[in-house]
Amino acid sequence: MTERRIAMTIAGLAKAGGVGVETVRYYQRRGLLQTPGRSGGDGYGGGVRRYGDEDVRRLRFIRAAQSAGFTLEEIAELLELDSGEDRARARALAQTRIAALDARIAELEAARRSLHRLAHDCGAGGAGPCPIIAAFEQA
Amino acid sequence: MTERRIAMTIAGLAKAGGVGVETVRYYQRRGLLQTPGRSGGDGYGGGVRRYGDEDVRRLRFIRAAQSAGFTLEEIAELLELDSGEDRARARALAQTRIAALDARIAELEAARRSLHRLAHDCGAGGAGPCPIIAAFEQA
DNA sequence: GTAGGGTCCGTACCATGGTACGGAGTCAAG
DNA sequence: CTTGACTCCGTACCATGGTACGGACCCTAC
Repeated sequence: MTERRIAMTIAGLAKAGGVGVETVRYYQRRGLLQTPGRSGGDGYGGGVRRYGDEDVRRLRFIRAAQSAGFTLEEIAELLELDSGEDRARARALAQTRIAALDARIAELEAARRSLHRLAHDCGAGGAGPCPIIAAFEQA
Repeated sequence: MTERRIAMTIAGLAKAGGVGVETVRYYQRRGLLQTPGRSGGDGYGGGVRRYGDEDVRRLRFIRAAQSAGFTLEEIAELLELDSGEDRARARALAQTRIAALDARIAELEAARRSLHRLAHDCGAGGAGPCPIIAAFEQA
């Protein structure tokens, strides 16, 4: 049973996840991260919220999933699914996204080739305008 | 001298570029496409604007550049550069973007691997939740 | 016990890239 | 020469993903 460190305040969590404090709060509002009870103080109301490793992992997951092109809404669903039983749904989401990713990667690679052509054509000596628009033609 | 067809109205241009009419207008407002004079009518004010092949090429370029990750503001600069003399600037923009593209492609490929792992782990028989968050760990 | 820095929370604002609306004008077909 | 579709234009609104602000509270160190 991995010992669960519950130690940081929101600033620590934000830093561990590489985001700003306001972003953490925003994710809480969106339901992507939970808002732990306030601990400390007299026990009813006062005090400050504390976060642990679990929260850091969730936060990092959000960023990773985001970079995979999931929207925050989809990420919310993934997070619910993570501790649910719906394997089929999880697989479906993953596979849809893989297809989108493949398409996007191909698109970016095509764009890269166009830019390469542009840099090349434009680099070849000689004055005059370089054909920027043309470099993207037949893309 | 390639014959220059000046025939379409804004709806034709939009369709040729694969965007909506409102999007064309938006690009005009942003200075990415020009707004030709109204032709027809009595010559001063009335009439409708007509577009040609050149406009279609610009519009397609905008979409291509956008898919390469340029912002509309950067695209506006590229379009100005296209008929200017500043080869160095054009090359610099291209190269900066190529670097960004390479980073982004690597990121998407990492995301793809995570999703693949997820689909695999989650596919392997057995019930219980599949480790969605875990699939993105050590990303 | 007080000064400072951090937290909490609601609400407002922002940038990007569109999308919609509405009234007036225009144009082509019947 | 009217009808219906399309154009023009300004202005308003939208979704996404944050970012900022301000007053009240809390917590730690001195």
